[in-house]
Order: sequence, then structure tokens, then C-alpha cells
Amino acid sequence: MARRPDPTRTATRPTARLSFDTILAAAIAMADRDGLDGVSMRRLGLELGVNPMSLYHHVRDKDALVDAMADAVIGQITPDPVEAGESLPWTEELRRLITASRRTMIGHPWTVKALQQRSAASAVTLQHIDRVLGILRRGGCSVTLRHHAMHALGSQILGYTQGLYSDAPDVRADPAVLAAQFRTWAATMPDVVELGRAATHDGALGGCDDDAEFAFSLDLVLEGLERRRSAEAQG
Amino acid sequence: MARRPDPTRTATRPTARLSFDTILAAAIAMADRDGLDGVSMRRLGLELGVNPMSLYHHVRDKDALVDAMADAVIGQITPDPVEAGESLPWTEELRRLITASRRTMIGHPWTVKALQQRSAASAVTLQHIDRVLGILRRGGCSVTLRHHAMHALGSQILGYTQGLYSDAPDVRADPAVLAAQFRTWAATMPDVVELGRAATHDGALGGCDDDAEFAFSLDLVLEGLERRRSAEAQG
DNA sequence: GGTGTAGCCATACGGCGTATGACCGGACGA
DNA sequence: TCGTCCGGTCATACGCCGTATGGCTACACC
Repeated sequence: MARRPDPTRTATRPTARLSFDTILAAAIAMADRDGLDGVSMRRLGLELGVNPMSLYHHVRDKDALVDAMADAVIGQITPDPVEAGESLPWTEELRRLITASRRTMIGHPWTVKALQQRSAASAVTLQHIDRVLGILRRGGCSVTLRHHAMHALGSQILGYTQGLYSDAPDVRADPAVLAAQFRTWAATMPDVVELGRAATHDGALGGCDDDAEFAFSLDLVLEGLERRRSAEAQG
Repeated sequence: MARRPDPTRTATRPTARLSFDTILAAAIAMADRDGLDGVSMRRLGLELGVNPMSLYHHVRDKDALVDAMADAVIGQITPDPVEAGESLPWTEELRRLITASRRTMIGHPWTVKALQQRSAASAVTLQHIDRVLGILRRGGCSVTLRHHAMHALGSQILGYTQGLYSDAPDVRADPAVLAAQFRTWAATMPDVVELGRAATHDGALGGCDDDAEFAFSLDLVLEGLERRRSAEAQG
């Protein structure tokens, strides 16, 4: 049996079974499935049928891998295209971009954590920010206002709001348990209980529409920025 | 030598060298010094001159310890007292509370991460939120608006803004290096560069005043909420 | 004085990231 | 055709981590 030339070999190397892209894809899939903490070099090697150490010939660090994962997600953010001849106010344009960010990141919830544990912003992230800044500039915001805007838009630019405290503790909980919980808390934190009841009962707000909440917050900020801009313009 | 009664013993037990409070204090000090990741049960035991496993007689989990650390910080948030006879608009009152949160948490920057990695909100956190909700209610916000406000205020309620992307990468960097960086990026991300230059040069914005940025963002949101409230009132 | 037990400790297990160095097999020049 | 080289893979090991398990000690109390 002659040695087969094996046409499936990589451009870089003959018998390369691994490549950066393979690893990256596997890591992203694993994070989607098991969360970011579920991704370890060892498990990754296992899944790829390869010794963990082999990964290090394609990836410098685990940190580098996580960075690349985040960049992959951010890089695939694409705002809805503007129709030909359509001209939007800058706030609308910004809303589209930011909404697109959110849409993308909802599919990979671990991205937030990945972004947080990285030391410096990557080129991909900065590119994204550049788009935001461009919209602000063309909208007529001064450099100073643009600077403020970046801080104010905060996490929204990257398409998420902190789920630090879901309105009520564990909306998924057994209603009976929840009711008991509320009764316990009624004395010490009446306002939390009232909000919790409103959000969980079939009351005014049926549950909690995350999209709507996100839109509300974004509106608030965009509206405020536009007001600052117009004040600036005629000041 | 008769056995000494040792009056320093804990109420709970005779020869207790450790206590939950001792451990908590040590953990907080260690986090302040080395960051949250620098806190491990083993290092904690080492620092307290005790076997790591001994800690588990006073703390259920490491998670439980981290939760307690976060609660300790949140619990010490105290807004500036209102002077006698002084009556503030609700937005001012809220600003004071939130500013106090920020002031407290700046001293323990690890609190953010600690809060994020906990599953459910603790009673202490909910208590803090209750104060916020109380201000909103007394200010005349409807339940629905209060709900929206909680989302919009987002991380600000707990006194921080995400440092996901500091305006420029590494403001601390060597100016020469930074300038080169900017030159490289000028083509692909002109707006980021412009902002970076403005922020680092002795230009319009000397550096980046975090307090001012925080105040700006908070203003934006409070202003928007008050507008919604008054619209609601006369709607 | 005997017993119960709170508090502390020693050991061990399974995980993690990764440094180090051996190995193997195709590519390529002689 | 052979020898050499080296990219890619693998085995082993180190030092961390959280914590399950179970033994030891010395005080409190009867």
C-alpha cells in the first residue's frame, strides 16, 4: 500500500488534524451547551479526540482562546441593512445597531463573561465601538458628548443588560413557595414584594418581557443623548 | 498550672480559634489586596494559621463565603443623611442613594464579580433594592414604571458602571506606543482614534473622570424617568 | 471520672492550566 | 533511495483548586 498523499491535509501542514478554527468552533459549541465554565482545555481535547496539550500548538493560552470566542461573536453582529434611499435619524440608526448586538449575543449568553475577563479590548470590539462612535459623530454629537455617550450606553453597546437581580427571586419557582416567600418578606421589604407580585401574578405585567425592558432602557438613554446634542447645537 | 478558663472563648464553643466573622474579615481583606480570584480556601487557611478544612466548620461552601462577602459590602451602603427639614425631589434622593452605593463599592472592586457569580439575590441585596423601589414609589412612579426603572438603572443601582471597554486601550501605556497604535488604527477605526486622542492628549478631556461619567449616565436615566413619571401623571 | 461532641487536622480525590520533552511520520534535499 | 528535519501530537508531571471523609483532642457537663 503506497503512502497516500491524503488530499484532505491542511494548507499549513500535512497531517494536521487540528486547526485554530476547529478548536474555536468546538469551544463555542461547548460554551453554548455547557456555559463558559464548562469549557476546559481537557474537555476540549476529549471532545476533539486529541490530547489536551495538542491544543497549545494552535492556541497560545486559554485566555487567548476565550478572547477569540468573544471576538467571533462580536464579529458576527450585523445591523439590519438600511433600505435604499432610506434615511434614518441617528438615534434610530444607533438603535438598530445596538438591537442587532443584543440579538446576536442572546444566542451566546456566555459572551458577556468572556468579555469581562479579558484585559484589553480587542480590535474586533474596538471596530464595533467605532461604528457606534461613527453614528454619534455623523449625528452631530461633539467629541465630549460622544465620550459621555460611550459611558452612558455602557453595556448596551454590546447588547446586554446585567441580569444581576432578576425582578423577583426565581420566577420559575413554585407559586406556592413564592407566595410564602412574599409573605415572609412583606414586613421588611414591601416594595420588592409588591413588584414581585405584579410581575409574577397575571397582573399588570405578565412576567417580564426582556426585550421590552431592553427597549425601554435604550430609549431612555437615546432620548437623553439627543436632548443633550440639540442643546449643544443651539447653545 | 491549673487549666485556665480562658475568658476569651466564644459564646458558642470553648476553644474556638476561628469564627465566621474572622474568616469573613480575612476573606474581604484578601480580596481587597489580591482580587477575588486571589481568595482561595487554602490561602485563607494559611493566612489564618489553620488547616483549610477547618474553615468548613464555619462556612458551608466557598460560594457561601463569597455571597457573604458581597452582602457585607452591600450592607454597609449608607446614603448621606437628609438634613432635618430638608425635603428632596425623589430624583435627588435616588441620586444620593446610588452615589453612596458607588462610593462604597469603589473600595471593594471585587464586589461586582462576587455579585455576578451568585445564583439568587440575597436578602441584603433585595433590601437595598427595596430602598430604591421605595423612593420610586414615594416619588409617584407607577408599578410598571418602577419595574422599568429597575431595569434601566441596571448596574447603577449597585454603584458601578461596567469597565468593559475603557475608552482607549491602556491609558496607562507609554505615550509613544499609544501614538503608534493610533496611527495603525487611524485607517480602520478613525472614530475610536479620535476619541482616544482627545481623552489622552492634554486635549479637551483630560483623561477620563470616572465620577463625572457616572454622574452623566445617572443624570440621563433619572431625567428620563422623571419625564416618564410626569407624562404618566397627567396622561 | 466517663462520655459526648465541637473544633481542628491529615489525607486523598478529581478537577484545572500548562511546562517540558519525547516521539512519529511526512517533506524535502542529496 | 536515503537521511535529515521539523510540525504536530502525545505522556508525564507540577502546582494549584474545592472539598469528602474520617480521625484526634480537649473541654463541658453529668
